[in-house]
Amino acid sequence: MLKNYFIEITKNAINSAIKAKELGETSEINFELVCDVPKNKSFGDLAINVSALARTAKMAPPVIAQTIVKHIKPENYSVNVVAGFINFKLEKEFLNKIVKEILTEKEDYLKTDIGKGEKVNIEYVSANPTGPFHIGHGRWAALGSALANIMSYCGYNVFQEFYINDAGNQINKLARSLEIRVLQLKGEDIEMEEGLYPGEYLIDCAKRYIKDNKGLSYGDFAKADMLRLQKELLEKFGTHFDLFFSELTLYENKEVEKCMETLKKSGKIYEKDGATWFKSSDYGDDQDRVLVKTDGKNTYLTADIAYHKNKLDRGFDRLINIWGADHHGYIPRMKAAIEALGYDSSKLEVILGQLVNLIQDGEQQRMGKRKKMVTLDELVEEVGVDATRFWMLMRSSDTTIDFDVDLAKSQTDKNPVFYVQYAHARACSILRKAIEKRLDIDNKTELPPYLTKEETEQFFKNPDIIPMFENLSEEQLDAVKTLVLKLEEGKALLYNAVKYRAPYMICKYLTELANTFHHFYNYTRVLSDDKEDSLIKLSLVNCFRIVMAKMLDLIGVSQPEKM
RNA sequence: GCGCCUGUAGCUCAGCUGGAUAGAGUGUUUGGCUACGAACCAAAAGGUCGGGGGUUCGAAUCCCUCCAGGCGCGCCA
Repeated sequence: MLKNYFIEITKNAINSAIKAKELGETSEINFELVCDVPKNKSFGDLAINVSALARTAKMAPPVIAQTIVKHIKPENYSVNVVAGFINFKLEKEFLNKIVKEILTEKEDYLKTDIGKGEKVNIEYVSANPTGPFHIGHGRWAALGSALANIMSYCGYNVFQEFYINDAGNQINKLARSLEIRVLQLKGEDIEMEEGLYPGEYLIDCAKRYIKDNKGLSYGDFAKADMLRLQKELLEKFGTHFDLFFSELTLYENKEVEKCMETLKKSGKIYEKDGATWFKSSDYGDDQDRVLVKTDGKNTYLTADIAYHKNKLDRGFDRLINIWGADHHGYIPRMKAAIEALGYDSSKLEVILGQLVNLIQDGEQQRMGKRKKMVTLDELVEEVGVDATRFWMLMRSSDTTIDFDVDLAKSQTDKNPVFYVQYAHARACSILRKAIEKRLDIDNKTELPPYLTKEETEQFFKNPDIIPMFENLSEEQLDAVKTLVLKLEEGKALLYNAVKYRAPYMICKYLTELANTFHHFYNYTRVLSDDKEDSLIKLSLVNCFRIVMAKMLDLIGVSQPEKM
């Protein structure tokens, strides 16, 4: 990466200066060098701040920078100092190098091997099979799948999993709810009971039950029906799971039982008030937790512990769970259980997503599925998969999203996702245009294409053609340089998005990248009668398309060639 | 009361391992299409970085405290 390249150069220069005893008492670099794009472009293309050496060198930052610069021998770039910053200005050879690299590596260009093959299980959405998804589930689905994509791209061995909560008391309620709906449809005078699921979706389910219940009980039929609808929506939403794991199977396979046995061996299980408790407070939890209730039934936690044991036993190096922020109090008890079972609890990494609030008719509503409100299905129907995913991803998961339904529904061209996709479509359009025949309307004669199909294909097959950006105005060169550097930045950006588990960074980057392309487009004519010149500029357009398309693909947003 | 998250431009949010004049989108105002997509570009205006202390050459960023909002603190799942 370019930034690391200049950081290395600067580090070497500082070390030389230290050896020459030109930096006072400084004996080592005791801080991390950061390379960034300067605030003011006239300073240079990249800059490194060395002011932090002031403490040990007892010198003014500008003097320090000057001293260090004396130890740098520039090649293909120039160096200048402003305040405590060392600024690097790149020459055209650098741009050529980047363009060539992108054209050669194509969609693998952004890859960096952070994961080193580590086996990661990402569990997300994991809803009750009792009804349709609400908008919040859309956030976890978008976040989880985007994370899985970028981690997989960057060298992790990713396994995506959905935990079906199909074993609790809520299933009994679901069964009774369906039963009432069925009886109602058969003409019986019966009211929906308090505390059950009053949603209209169960009326549709009841119709299907009456048509063909496949010999299933109310509960089993409803579960299967709801799960089917959930899976259909997930698929439509571009979310892929390698496994849908049923909580019920943990009981059927006696895994909950076995897990309890193992826990008992830890000595952290005790009986009190007729219930069985786990002494999770020994591991930092603020209180102990009940595993078996006085009625003899397990709590949700008990099965969930067995589930996590199951995942660990399948050999994953890391378990990533995406939970809603309302579950944050759940983390200490799960980590405690993992420790008590004899595993390393640092293998469990929980990403908390703040909740999504719905704004309907200007009023805020809490998310939940027992009230009548907009479901994820309805939202996707209205604003589309791409826009929904992008909106769910574009903000840090630490921020509560206020999703104004009416605004989201009304938004079309004001939507940032269209801005980004438009840039991609525009680039594709230029690439198409390069070999398209043009008609001169007035003279009704056919004008030649800019390039023949053969020339274009040959060009894209052979990245050894080294682009040279000559004969550009200062404005044009600036636009080209900005675009190339922004493309190069994609690598480092993706690295950080993976490191910080933060797909929102990609959305921000995409907006910036689209802007640099639109800017370039407005200042630089790509196609002309000059074949060589057209090829060079087309290569840059193609670089942009490659990076843009890959980034969009990674966050699960489509890459339209036409809009 | 305790724990987690948030508070930055009219609005929605970046920036938070301390560094140049605090950024982007949107909204407002203005300029730009007889060649590759104007769903675009360019420019202007817009800020007590919630308040107050502290740490130091330097704080939106780190520490303390207070204020405001969200979420959690079940033998629910």
